[in-house]
Amino acid sequence: MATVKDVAKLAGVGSGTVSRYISGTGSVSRKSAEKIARAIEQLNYRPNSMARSLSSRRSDLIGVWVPSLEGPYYHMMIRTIESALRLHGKHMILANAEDAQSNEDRLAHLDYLINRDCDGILISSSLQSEFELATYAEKFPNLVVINHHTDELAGRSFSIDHDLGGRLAARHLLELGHTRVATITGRLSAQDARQRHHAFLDEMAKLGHPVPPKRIIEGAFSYAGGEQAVAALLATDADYSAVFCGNDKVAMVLIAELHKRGISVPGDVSVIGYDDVEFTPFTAPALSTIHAPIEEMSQSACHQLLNLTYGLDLPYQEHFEPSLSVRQSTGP
Amino acid sequence: MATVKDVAKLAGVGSGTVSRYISGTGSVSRKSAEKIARAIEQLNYRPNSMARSLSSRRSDLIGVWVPSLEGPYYHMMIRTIESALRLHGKHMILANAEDAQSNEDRLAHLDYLINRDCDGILISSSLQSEFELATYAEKFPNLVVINHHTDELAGRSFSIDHDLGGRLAARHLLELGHTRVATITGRLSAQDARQRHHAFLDEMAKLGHPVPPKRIIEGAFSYAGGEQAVAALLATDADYSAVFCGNDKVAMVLIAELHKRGISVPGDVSVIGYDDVEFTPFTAPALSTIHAPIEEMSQSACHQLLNLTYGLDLPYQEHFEPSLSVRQSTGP
DNA sequence: TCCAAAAGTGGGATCGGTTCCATTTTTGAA
DNA sequence: TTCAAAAATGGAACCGATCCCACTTTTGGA
Repeated sequence: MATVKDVAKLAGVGSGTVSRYISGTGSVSRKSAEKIARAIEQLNYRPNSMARSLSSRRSDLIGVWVPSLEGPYYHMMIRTIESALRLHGKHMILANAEDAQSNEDRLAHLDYLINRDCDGILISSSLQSEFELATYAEKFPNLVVINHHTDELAGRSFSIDHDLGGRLAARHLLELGHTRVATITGRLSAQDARQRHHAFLDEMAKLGHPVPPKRIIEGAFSYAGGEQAVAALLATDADYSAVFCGNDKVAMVLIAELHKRGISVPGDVSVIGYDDVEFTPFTAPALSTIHAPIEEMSQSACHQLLNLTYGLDLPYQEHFEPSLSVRQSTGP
Repeated sequence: MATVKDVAKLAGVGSGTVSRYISGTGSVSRKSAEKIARAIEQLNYRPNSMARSLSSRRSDLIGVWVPSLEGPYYHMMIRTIESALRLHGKHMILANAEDAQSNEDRLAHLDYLINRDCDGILISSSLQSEFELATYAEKFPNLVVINHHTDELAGRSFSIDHDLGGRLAARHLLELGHTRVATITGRLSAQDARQRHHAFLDEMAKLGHPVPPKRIIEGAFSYAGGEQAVAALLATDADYSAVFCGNDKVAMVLIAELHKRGISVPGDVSVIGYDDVEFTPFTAPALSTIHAPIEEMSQSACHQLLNLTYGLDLPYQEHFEPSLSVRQSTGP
């Protein structure tokens, strides 16, 4: 493999000039540029990325930490992030903490990224206590958090107004005439699950139809957690005509189980989800849900991270609003 | 940040000894080891990954090229790969060629990986003509292909017997008594789609029930492609009691559309998918499908790539067999 | 006790870029 | 034409590891 020195020699210039030519910084005369271009072509030269990184103290690597890769939610995020980073010539390295058993493990996954000398880090976490985010954020200025809001991380945390989302769900069900509703939440230790859940309950109560505890099931945002929660809900003798699920995965599981039992959606029971992931138009019936702008949020987080890390000036937005997306799984 | 030299000085040993201690290769006396350990602790030393890479001429980076990140199929692959690589201390960088418009673009995505000096490359491609795989594979000994078989890439291509898969689908439908079946295929330029499709047709014909052209729709393995193909199928006056879909995404779209039209599955029409992705237990009704061992295949490909690249000796298997997974979407 | 083999060691050369700086060349206004 | 400012240049120092090699110390069988 050819090196800058080879190129410099062939082009009859100094190595500094070649470096300046390649990076586009500093000035190079037209004549030199041409000679260098020809030499690069001739030698089929390609800069060595490790040498470049070592010398410039920048890896062009962005670490992305996710708590799980099950289901479409995080996938949509990853897909958006990969695309945004690639557009700017950066590379993503991924740490999926799904297999972590303890908080220590989760930290180890973060170290897996940090040890790689990432220029910046994206964390998608709604578990605020998970690790001392604030402490990390202090040590690591190029760290940005997706789907979690803290005042301490102003300008570096990107979030969706899940309070509004929960209320939109409540209002939609009430407008359709459902006064007896049940709900399956995610783990309430997670900020996003908690927010939408509390807002949902609050709005129901505020509008005169509080949800009694027997119609509240705490589940988790996974297929397995969904199955358990759905089973738990269907095992109660609670009486309801609509169910608000904390995310679309759980809603999908619920619809499948209701179908299996011959209960019609939305004929007998209306179901509304949350997130509006890829598959929502394709459940049977198509899932009414709260649309969370996951992709826009992810892209904004990426942009701001690139701004902080590389001094760019890409547009971004910190807060996003969800909206109601009515399909066929909810009815009067 | 502390360097090996700092550690060496504090521990009162040479830099070579520190390096040997850290890498675990070469010999270090117990006494030195203890002093070094203490110094590392004290200085909070962490090796610089770029310097290490430059010097050792190994990046510990594995590039992964995928044609798309829509839907669960590639995500399951990515998830498996990330996990296998992390277990061995390697990092994955990803290139999603979904946004590529031309063959040239797709090659550019591959260059995005190669320019990063990946130690090895994983390509998931069923489009054999996409780029000159054989040429690349020759230049790049540490390149491995998932879900594509070529004799030229013996020991480096990992595949599923989609011929068997297609036949299993045909036999299942026939055993249930469906003699008039329709099928929606993926793009037939893709090896995997072609194989399963041709095998399906062949088996149907062989067993006395050839599928006439009017009941064959060429679609694509995406939600949008599925929607189009489903619309095309339902627009014909073809008469059938079962549909074989080339993948689960398309099957999901079909079930949703049939539901919308009040056509019962499997009462009026049976539907069988292919792949057995994450969501198949949770469609309504749960999707009968051909189980393709995507995760096992991905892991094997990873293992063999690690073997080739780092001289490991991990177990792997080149060929996998699909199996029939009967759920509720198919019936008599 | 002796001594060859094995284990352990220090430090310099090296990987292939970037960056700095002193120096030379070019530019263009007076 | 003159000359200060701006542009362009070459090459050495540096980034922080690994690896090699010549050398010293330890080991254990005779």
